[in-house]
Amino acid sequence: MEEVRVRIAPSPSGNLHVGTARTALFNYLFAKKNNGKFVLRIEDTDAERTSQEYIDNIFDSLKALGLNWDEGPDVGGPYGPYTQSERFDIYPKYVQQLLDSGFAYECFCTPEELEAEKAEATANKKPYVYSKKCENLTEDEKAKLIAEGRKPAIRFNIAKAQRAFHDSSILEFEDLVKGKLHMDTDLLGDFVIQKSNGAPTYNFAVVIDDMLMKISHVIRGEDHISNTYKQILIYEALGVPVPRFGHLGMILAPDRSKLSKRHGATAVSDFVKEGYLTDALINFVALLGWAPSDGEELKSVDEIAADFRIGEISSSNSIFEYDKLKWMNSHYIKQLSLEELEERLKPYLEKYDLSELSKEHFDKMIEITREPLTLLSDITDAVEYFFGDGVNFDESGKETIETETSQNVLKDFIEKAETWEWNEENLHEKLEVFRGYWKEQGIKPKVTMWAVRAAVTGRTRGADMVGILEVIGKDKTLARAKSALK
RNA sequence: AGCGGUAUCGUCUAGUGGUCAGGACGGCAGAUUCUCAUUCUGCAAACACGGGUUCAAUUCCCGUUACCGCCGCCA
Repeated sequence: MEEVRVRIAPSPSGNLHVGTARTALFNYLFAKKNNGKFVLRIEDTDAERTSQEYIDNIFDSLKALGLNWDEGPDVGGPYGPYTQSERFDIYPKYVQQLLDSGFAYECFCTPEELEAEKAEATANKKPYVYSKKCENLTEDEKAKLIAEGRKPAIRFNIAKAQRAFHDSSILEFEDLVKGKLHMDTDLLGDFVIQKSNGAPTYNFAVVIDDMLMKISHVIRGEDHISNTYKQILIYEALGVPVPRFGHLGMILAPDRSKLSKRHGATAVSDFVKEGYLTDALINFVALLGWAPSDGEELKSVDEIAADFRIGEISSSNSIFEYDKLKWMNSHYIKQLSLEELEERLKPYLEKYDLSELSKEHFDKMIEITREPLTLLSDITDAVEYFFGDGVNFDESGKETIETETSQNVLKDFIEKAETWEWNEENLHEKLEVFRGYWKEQGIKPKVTMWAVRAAVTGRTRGADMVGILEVIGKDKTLARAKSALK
């Protein structure tokens, strides 16, 4: 059995998109499962839309997701280079082969002529297919055109290839995820494989690269299905084995349109910046179209790889539900050790002067505020009242503090707390007694605590009160309580 | 327009020629808690429609509809 080799071939015209990440994941899983190789190739033939920044982003994002490649631009490999722009000198040879074998021909049509053909087709409500008018140009005609200064593009002769290798105009292949797929290639039109400037087009470059890199299985988005027919014909015309193809459904936004920036984060790095864990992201994206056999959804990439079967991927599109991702994210945040969590929380704590807190108090603060975190970035707000001397009241905090009950409770609190020894155990006990006392006065424990909480934190909701008092300290607590008095 | 694909709770999905059509997220209700949250319990929620085939169809076939994709010298 031949070696399984798959690849992810992003085009660096933007940051790594979650959709691409999902395609990368399925390729990676397939390689893992089959003991194969996972190759990264950068498809930057369109120099204008490419930038180094995006290339770096692709590398970093893939790495962050744990999708490590066996061969690629940075690590090299036996079939390099792995950056398409560095491969330009290898394509002409194959173009020539196709020209020589008659499966390709020079096309001198100008953009205007092509435009006119298209316009006519639309006017007649016919699908546009290239007229093939350059298919049978004589050498004299070509020479004349070249003398005029025209530079030819090279087109692939679909019908010729189809007729050479198949009985009818219908081309069929067995898709790894969608099953049998077919298409009438007469509807395809002879497409350009080499632009008039000498650069290969996408459809040609992929085939050559995949062939040379010995890619055995091409797993990609279903937006490539119609390209597949063209590509199969090129493989056949070249006389080389055709890889297996598998096409994944697309990821859609909640409104069923293409997932774009207006829906929120779309690039992996955007999600990371917003406070998502890559473990959650990759787990979530794996569940779009694929379901674990034991029904247990929370799984690491390794666990998923062990359970993965490509034929079980759903072939329909799926909607990217941010709510479920958030749920997963909070789950993965809970899994983190305190140390790991603190490390990841750092970027979101930059606006605070952490030196105000001892290491123990910092730990304590994170321990008592971590529970409700959905995004890492939630920590910024959750921890706001631990810093600075004053208190910023929110609406309900302000309201609460102004009631007569609160004022009474606070006066009592200040008086009693003066005498308290300020450690966790004791505070816990004292607060218990304090609540008990006010309960006897007919004040619900929750109302009692609201008063204290609002005075000290400015809010009526937040972390464990004992912990808050402990971290904030006796002096600051009393100062804040006093200043909340009318 | 043409071609291709897809169709199970709102969403991601499991599943089967005979099932009370299962789970998860979200929603709602309740319990716990000093608050919020967490956690726990419970509830509501789906086989797109129409024809076949069959004793029986959510499941197989055909059509309709809806949605998605593709029709570039972009990738």
